[in-house]
Amino acid sequence: MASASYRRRQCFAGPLLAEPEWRVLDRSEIDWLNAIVMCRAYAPGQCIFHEGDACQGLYIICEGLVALRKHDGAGASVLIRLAETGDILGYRSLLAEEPYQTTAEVLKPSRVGFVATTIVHELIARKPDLAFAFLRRVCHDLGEAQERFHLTVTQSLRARVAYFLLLMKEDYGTETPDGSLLIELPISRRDMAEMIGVRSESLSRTIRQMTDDGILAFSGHRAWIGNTDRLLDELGPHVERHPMT
Amino acid sequence: MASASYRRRQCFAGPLLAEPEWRVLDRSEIDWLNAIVMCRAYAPGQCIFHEGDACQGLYIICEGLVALRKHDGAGASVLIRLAETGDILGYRSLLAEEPYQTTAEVLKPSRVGFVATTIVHELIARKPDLAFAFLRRVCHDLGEAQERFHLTVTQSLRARVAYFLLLMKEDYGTETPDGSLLIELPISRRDMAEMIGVRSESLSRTIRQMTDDGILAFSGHRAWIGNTDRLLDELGPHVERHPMT
DNA sequence: CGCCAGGTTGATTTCGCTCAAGCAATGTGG
DNA sequence: CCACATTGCTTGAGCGAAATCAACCTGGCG
Repeated sequence: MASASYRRRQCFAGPLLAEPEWRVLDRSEIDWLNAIVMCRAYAPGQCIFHEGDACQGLYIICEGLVALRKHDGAGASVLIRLAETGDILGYRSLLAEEPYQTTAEVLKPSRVGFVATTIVHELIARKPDLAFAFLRRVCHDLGEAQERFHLTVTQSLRARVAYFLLLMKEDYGTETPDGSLLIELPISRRDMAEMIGVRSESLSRTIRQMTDDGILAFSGHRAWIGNTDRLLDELGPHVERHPMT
Repeated sequence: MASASYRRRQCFAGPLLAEPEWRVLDRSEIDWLNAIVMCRAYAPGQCIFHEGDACQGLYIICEGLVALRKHDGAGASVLIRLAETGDILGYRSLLAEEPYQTTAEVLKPSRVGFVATTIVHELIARKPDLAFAFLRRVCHDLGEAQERFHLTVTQSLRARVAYFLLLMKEDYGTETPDGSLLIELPISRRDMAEMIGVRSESLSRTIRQMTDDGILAFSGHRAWIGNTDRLLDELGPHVERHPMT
């Protein structure tokens, strides 16, 4: 049927089809993709592509978690974004026709499908709506990137931690029986620090400080937030209150 | 013919047509646009649109200079990008179908054309290449925004000033007879500081420091750089050497 | 048990911010 | 034409937040 790490079937299935990009495709096109697209498994620590590599196509995370990082010459790096099940990688490079600007490092065991550049162009030519779907996504991403820059430059570390947690709440937050908020962060402290743009020691201290102030409680990758309003108060004046509309 | 501030003719003409977006249009479409598009004059200090406004369409700078800013509740603001003759404003909001995230403030006397959302959609429907052109642009912008975030988080103020000057060199730099580089910055110190993400006092100090080190010389909005390599040396290890490829 | 990676804490330093004053260029009104 | 405000930029002194360097936990695992 296939090797241990490569499979041909069932890349585009289930909830993946709900992604705005694929929703514009009809049954036959999905089937066509499923017949063509290579899907392979990655273990944590492996890289799907590296900063500077030429872009050959885009990647679809069928299952798992991947970090997009930028490195500088010294050890320092920055985590640009997390990508989880259903997310697409490499579309920026593909559509800008530039090399990858980030390294895609697998954080949790993942299955990832690959769609070659030619296939994508063919699809877009056939379905102009697909271009629209990508346009919307990229424009939204650009807005987030600008927001993030603004925030990083103007807000204190503590405000940025609060903002980060509110972002993570969207994807990883749940209500606990007693009415408080539980966030199961999928990443390490170091990665969290790299997303906020801060040293991990400083993050530790800030978390401790906020814990002492009774705003939150941490245990490993789990964060409890008793009162979300207290977190919102940490944000500077008139910062966009609901980043994820 | 027209009021003092509104004109109907000649918005799309001359070098404007060289912009990748409009190059995909043929003569008849350009004429059609020129017949429809409102062009008006703005004085420095006026705003074309404001953060939070609903997006009605996009703006084309026929002539002039405009700053896109993000404000926070306190006085602080950040300059997201400069737009000059030929540049387009508002395409992010239009294509993401979101309100404006920035305020467009005119810095130099400008003539600006307005293209309503419906017109843009009509054009894209007729010319799928237009969608491609926008995709490329937005993806490129996204790359720059990520690069900028990375830089701001990992590099020192001094390195960021160096990087900024190398960016400005692309658009505003010229060779002087004696072989050194002259950059005629179109913006104030304050705006420069807002682009770098730093207080203007700190920028002043950094410029003085670099002047004392013999790397550059400033006089008002003019900057001389004797040796570009000295500037490059200021960049951290392995930072992308040629940001504008 | 010892080892090791990830995380926390402590001590110190440094960089950039804040607040405040000075200065040059431009504008304004008498 | 001069006195005086205003604006943009630079400089100074002091402070504070975050980085740095280094030690020390803690829990998982061979």
